[in-house]
Amino acid sequence: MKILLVDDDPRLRDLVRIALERADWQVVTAADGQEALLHASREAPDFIVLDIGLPELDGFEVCRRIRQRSEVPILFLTARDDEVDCILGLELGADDYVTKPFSPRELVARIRTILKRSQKTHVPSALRHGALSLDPLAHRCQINGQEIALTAREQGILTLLLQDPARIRSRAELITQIWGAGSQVSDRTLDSHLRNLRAKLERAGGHDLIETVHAVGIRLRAVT
Amino acid sequence: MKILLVDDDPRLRDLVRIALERADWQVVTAADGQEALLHASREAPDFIVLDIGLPELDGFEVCRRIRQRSEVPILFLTARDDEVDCILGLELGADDYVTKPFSPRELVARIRTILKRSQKTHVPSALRHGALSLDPLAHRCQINGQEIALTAREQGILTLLLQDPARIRSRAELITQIWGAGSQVSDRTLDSHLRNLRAKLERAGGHDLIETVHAVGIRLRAVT
DNA sequence: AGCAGAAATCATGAGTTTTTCAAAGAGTAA
DNA sequence: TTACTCTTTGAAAAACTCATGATTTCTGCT
Repeated sequence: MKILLVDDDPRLRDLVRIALERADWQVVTAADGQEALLHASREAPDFIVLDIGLPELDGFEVCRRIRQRSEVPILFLTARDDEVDCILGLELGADDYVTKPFSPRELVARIRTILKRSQKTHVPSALRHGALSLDPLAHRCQINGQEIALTAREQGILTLLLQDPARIRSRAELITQIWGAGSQVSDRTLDSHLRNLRAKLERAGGHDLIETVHAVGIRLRAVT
Repeated sequence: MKILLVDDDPRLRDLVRIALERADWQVVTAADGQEALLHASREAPDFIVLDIGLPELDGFEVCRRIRQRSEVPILFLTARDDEVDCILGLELGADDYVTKPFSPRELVARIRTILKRSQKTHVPSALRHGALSLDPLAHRCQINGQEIALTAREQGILTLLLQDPARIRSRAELITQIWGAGSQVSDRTLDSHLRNLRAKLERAGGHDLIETVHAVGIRLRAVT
């Protein structure tokens, strides 16, 4: 059982780390949002403890991006009450939260509860759709058993599409999801990646998998 | 039965050495961390008695590095209580500890107990992945039955990759695991070893076994 | 059916980042 | 010494991202 602990305060990090390790969990730590995202994908943790008040990329944004790729349980650490409101208000996919200051003992108990709950409903991490399968964490994509090497952007697009194959997504939506809100990349750029992605799928035998719905967006073609 | 004794105090070293030799064990001594690591690999001891308060490389670090390569039982010598906390709190893979001052007689008894226990459960674990096999303890690597001579670093990389073949490991992660956290070696250094390792594997018929995932890391190529 | 404008696709290339490569110095063991 | 390993360094090569503008396709309208 591996836990990713994200907090910018080294003292708190050490304190919590020891508590978690006492509970017989393997701990990976990150001090900021970027590092957190990195470890979230590299280490494939089974649980994430995430502070909200991070420098640069804040906890909310980190959570949002992780949720794009994974359903790993996330517990927030918050310092202020208004942050709690945000957690509850936004649909972030948080599993629980703990307000600072807190006792490490309590934190461990909370994590145990959530893990127990989530292990029952455990979902395999790989996404599938017909002959296509994609495991974003392992960074591995196959079609008809044949491996395809995707770049980060291509995988991002395909991951989003696979999360709800029937749904049509507009370019604007894809851009927001992949590059984050307020990004400046143009529609044409997305199209370029889309083109490359399609070419790779095509080459691997997946004919016309990504369908264009004119003036609306794109989606995966229904499995026949 | 060979025992490696690591302590920076010459008096204590002699004292313990005599006790151990009375018990009919062969004794190798080291006065600091570097020397300890050296002997640990050269002499292939069956047991290690390791003082924590060593100059430069402390006992924890020495233990960590030895554990990368071997499951040899380790018993810690500690002078202070807070060090005990560390041993217990951190998952270092220590088998036991003795606080100074201690009686040599007691130490011998403890070692006997551990040896008895470990000899029963000791399983030399060779790692395999397709045609590739690696036994880190024996420092032996084969591919298609053909023996390959690996340097320490090369084996370190390959061992990590083999521990979970599907997983992609970033360069940073590999460096942390192999050289320890806070090490100063550059990514290029790792690349150099990687290059050498790949060349050796290639030469022995293992084509393109280590796969690069651009901007993410490296992993073993999936066995088809 | 044919047209105009919008939307999507395509081809290309500059700019970055990441990876690989090669050469050489320092340290260590035989 | 000689051979080998480890490490550093700098630069070449490769991969990737993104932007741009030309071209093609689509759709509603006359």
